[in-house]
Amino acid sequence: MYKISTRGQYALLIMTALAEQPEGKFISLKLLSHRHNLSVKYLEQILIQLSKAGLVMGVRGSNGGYRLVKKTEEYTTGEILRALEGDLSPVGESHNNVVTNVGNDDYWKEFETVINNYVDSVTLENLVEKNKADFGEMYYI
Amino acid sequence: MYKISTRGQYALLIMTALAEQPEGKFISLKLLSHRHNLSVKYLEQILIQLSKAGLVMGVRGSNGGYRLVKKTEEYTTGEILRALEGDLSPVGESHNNVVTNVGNDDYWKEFETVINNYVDSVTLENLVEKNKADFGEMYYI
DNA sequence: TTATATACCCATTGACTTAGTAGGTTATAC
DNA sequence: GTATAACCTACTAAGTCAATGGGTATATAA
Repeated sequence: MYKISTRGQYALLIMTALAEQPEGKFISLKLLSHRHNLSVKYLEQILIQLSKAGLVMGVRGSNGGYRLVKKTEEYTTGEILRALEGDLSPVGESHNNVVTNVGNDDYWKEFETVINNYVDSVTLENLVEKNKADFGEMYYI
Repeated sequence: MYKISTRGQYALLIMTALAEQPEGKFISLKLLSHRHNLSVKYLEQILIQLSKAGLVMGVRGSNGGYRLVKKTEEYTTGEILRALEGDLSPVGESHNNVVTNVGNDDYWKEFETVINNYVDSVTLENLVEKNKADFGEMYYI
């Protein structure tokens, strides 16, 4: 079975990082790159998708960068992951319904619901709080 | 993205088919092959894994085939899927903990728990019943 | 107005995963 | 002792994904 991609996992990481910034401050990919040991080019792909999904906003030019567009507690981890992964269905498109001709359809639908219920129940704020509890407040360069 | 492989999906299909047989009767891959339009060779890979996991037993030779080893209600869909997929973790092995150094560990652990809780809450019997409700009793060739 | 910083866009590579095929071997029934 | 069917061990072709890299557009700074 294949998994939530590393891009999806990094998306949560980066969104958490943005959430820990002073509200409204723009953070450049260059800075994130240094902080998290990821190439700017790679981060781009993640943030552009988050941007297209309307979860962050980017501004070009000097002093540009990215910032959140909502309050931290208004992001669910579900919307972040779905921005990167698409629908979090546990099975692929039932191609030519090879499989799903036995009525297991409901089983997979319910499976997907269970997954979505979980990821939508955890907010970005929850991650930030957990992070603080584990590592204390972040201090910025 | 995180999907159950088609092999895993077929495993549920085949296990359901076996469950619908008279108890103790051995069903050959040839028969399953005809019924479900899957090659014998492909089915082999699935049933050998189910066999190794101790979920079915196979007997060689004429009149051989496979049958369940437990009562239908004693199989969870979880154990069937795990036999094919391994652990149902939503993320890969945190390679060199690139990602999981921010305390999101618990998030993914809980995610996995939620998944396992679901698949372990549905039994093979549940699938069979649902199947009956949708398509009526099966009549065998 | 020119230079610099930065987001944005598009294409590619290399490694890995997976669906499905195929040839050969061992055990059981008749 | 022959037919049947499980078991074993590859292999191939297609797709996915992490990561890199070249180039463009747009904002700020000098």
